[in-house]
Amino acid sequence: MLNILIIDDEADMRHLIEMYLGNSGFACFSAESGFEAYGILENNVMDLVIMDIMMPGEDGFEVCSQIRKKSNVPIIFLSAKGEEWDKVKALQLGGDDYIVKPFSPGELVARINAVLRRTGGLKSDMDSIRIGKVAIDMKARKVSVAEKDVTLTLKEYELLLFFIEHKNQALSREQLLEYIWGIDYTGSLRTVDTHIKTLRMKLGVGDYIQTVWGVGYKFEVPDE
Amino acid sequence: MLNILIIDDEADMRHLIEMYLGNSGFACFSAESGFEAYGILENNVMDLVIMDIMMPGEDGFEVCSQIRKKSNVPIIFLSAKGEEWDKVKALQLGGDDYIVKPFSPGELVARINAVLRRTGGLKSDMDSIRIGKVAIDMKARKVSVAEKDVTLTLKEYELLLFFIEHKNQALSREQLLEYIWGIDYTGSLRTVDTHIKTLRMKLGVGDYIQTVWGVGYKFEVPDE
DNA sequence: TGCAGATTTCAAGATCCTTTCACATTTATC
DNA sequence: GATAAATGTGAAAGGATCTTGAAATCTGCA
Repeated sequence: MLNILIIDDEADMRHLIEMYLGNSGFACFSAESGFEAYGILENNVMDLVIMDIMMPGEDGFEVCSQIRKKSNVPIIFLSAKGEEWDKVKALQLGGDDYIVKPFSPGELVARINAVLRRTGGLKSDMDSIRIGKVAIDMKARKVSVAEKDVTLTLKEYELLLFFIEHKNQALSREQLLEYIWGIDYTGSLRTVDTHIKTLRMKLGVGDYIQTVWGVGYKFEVPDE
Repeated sequence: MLNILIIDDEADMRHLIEMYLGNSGFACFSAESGFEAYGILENNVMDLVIMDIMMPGEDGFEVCSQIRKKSNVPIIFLSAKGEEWDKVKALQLGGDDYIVKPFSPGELVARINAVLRRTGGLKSDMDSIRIGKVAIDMKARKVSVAEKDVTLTLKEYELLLFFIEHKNQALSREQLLEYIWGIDYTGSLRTVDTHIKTLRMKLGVGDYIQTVWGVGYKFEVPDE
């Protein structure tokens, strides 16, 4: 279980992120200011920090420099859309990535995993995955089935990755929409069905994606 | 014993939830307005709050913000089907989950447990169960008997889970209908019999589900 | 602007699940 | 044992949920 520290002055945003990450198996700590964060960092080993840039008092950049004096923990910055801020500065100060609000839970988790992988916090270097006959090259964003390349659209690709990340779990349409389309998606639930249809077609035989009647879908890994 | 505060202007809804939760071993407090709720929260430690969104006077969102100023108690929102409301707002305000009315008691309890688990209020997170030869993988929503997969329909699955949750207890048809079908079910009692029949068949030998004559059914755990 | 591919919506049809009903069987009681 | 009440069971109607193809809409790009 990896520990993640969230630093944001807005309680709502903290709760939102906590909820997302809790669901993805991270242990969350939160602080509403740099000051509070330092205390937590002194007494706990954190694997990653997610921090808002715009904060009253010490802003994210200042807090980042402070943290960097003592620790190399990976840091991901949060910034609101349209907010004025300096991407270069963020990375120069030792930030590892940044996310623009609003973001979908899927994006957040994906970026966290990417950063952890880069910084070595995550053991398995998941640059490629193979499940049954399906092989995914994450770096090249290429998928092949039985050694034959297939081209997936963005949604199909994200769907596939999310399924694989949660293999053998029954996932509701609501969950899929929330995690891939983002929490503010308001369209029809049936949209998922259509993408499932095309994904199934492209993955070919193998019945990887099973429908769980009355619940949703499940990516079932064939016995090896 | 965990304390749960119910905030809803409708007395019937409050009583209904109280009844459900009381049966599941929670201690219930209830308030018909935010104002009343604040008093209860001042004088008691609550483990979770269930709150209607649509209320005269202060609505659920306002009450939520007020509560959040002083406490991090998990909050679950209730909303009527088709009601206009903002999922994003609810979660950003610090809500932890939401349930759309009408809901079955089973669903309510499941969501409460999920939230408590996420927020650390509940220790055990059982996502697989084994009783006799019956194994249930809750995440995959998969059931196997003697290591062979069996596919259960929605009702069969819920029935099985409820039986296991209340193993060795005689359960009346009325109870089963109320907890699995929901309080607003108006059909025949005999419906239960049919599902019991198919469940028995699918669970195979073992006589897990026994008939308690004149009362209902009972899931009996075989001696180990 | 116009195009091509991606995404979403829609609705008919297929499929599976749920409920009901009628009748067989079992159980309790006298 | 006879009777009434309760339960078991198979079949079939009725509902609900998925699948699918086609059309509409959106999006990025030249």
